[in-house]
Amino acid sequence: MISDEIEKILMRMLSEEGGRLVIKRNEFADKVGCVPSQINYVITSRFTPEKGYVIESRRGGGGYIMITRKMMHKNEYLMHMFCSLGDEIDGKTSLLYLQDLTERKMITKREEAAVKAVMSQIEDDKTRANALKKVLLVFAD
Amino acid sequence: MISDEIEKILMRMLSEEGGRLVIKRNEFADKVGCVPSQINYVITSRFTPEKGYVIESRRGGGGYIMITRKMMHKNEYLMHMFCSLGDEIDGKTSLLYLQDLTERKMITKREEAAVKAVMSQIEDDKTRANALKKVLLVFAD
DNA sequence: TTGACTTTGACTTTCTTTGACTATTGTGCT
DNA sequence: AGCACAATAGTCAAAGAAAGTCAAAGTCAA
Repeated sequence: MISDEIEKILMRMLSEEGGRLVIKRNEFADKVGCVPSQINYVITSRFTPEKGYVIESRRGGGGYIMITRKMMHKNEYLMHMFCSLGDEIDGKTSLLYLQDLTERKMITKREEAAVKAVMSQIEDDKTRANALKKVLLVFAD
Repeated sequence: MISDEIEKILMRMLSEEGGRLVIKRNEFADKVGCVPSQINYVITSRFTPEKGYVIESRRGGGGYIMITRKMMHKNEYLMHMFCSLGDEIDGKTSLLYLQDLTERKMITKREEAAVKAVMSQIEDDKTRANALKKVLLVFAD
C-alpha cells in the first residue's frame, strides 16, 4: 500500500532532519509515484495533532508543506519537570522524580521499575540528567 | 469440519513464522476454500485472548489480519533471553532485543521507548548488558 | 428434540486511491 | 498599484479494496 510507504519515507526524513521537515507537495508526490492529493491523505491520516505533529503549509509559487514533530505541549507537568531539571542530577533525586511520576499516575509502576533498572547503571550525574530528560519526552504525548 | 482445518493451518503457519502471522483474509479464505467470514469465526472461536492470542487487523486497501501468540511461558522466554546475553552488548543489538519483547507483547511500546531513552545514554557495552539484564528482571513476574 | 457449534452470505464499516475543482501566493507587465 | 497568469497546495466526493457483523440455516451429539 502506497500510503504506508509514504508514511515511512516521511518518518525517516523527519528523523534525519531532526523533527522538522519541509517538502514540496507535487515534487514529492512525483518522486514517490502518487497523485499529489495522496500526500494530503497520508498527512491527515497519520501525522495528526493527536500524534504530536504540526502541519504548516503555503500555496502558490514556492509553496511547501512543513511537518513538525511536536514533542510535548500536552503535559505541562512533564514540561515543567523537564525545565526544572538542571544538566546534572544525582541518583537519589532522579529516583524521587520517577516516584513522583508514578504517584501522579503518569507512568506505571512497571515503567518506573524499568527506567530505574537502566538508570541504576548510570554513574555520571550529567548522563543521568540527560537520560531522565529523554524519558520525560517519551512519556509526554 | 473446515474450522478445525483452518485452525490447524493457522497454527502451523504461526509456528513457522515464529509466533506472529499476518494474512490477507480474502486471499487466505480462497486458498483454504471457505467464505471470508469463516476466518473471523475461527479466529474468534479459537484464537482468543484467553488462549494467549492477540489479534490486530486493518480494513481497506492493504488490509490484513495479524495473529500474535503471546508467550505462554513469558518468564522462560525472558530467562532465555537473559541467559543468551553475554556480558557485553552493542547498542544496536540491545534495541533489537527490546523490539522483540514489544513484538511479543511482553512489554508495551511505551516501556520500550522509555528503556531505549535511558539506554541511549549508555556508551559502554558492558554497562549496557548489565542494564538490559536488570530490565529483563523487572519484566519477569 | 434441543442446544451448542458451524457455515454462509448479504450487508456494513473502514481505509485507500484518484482526479476534478477550488483557493492561495508569487511574478511580471501596464 | 492593479491585473493576469503561473505555480502551488487544499478539498471533496466517488470508486475501489478489504475486513467486520449478524442472523438464518445447517449439523451433530446428548
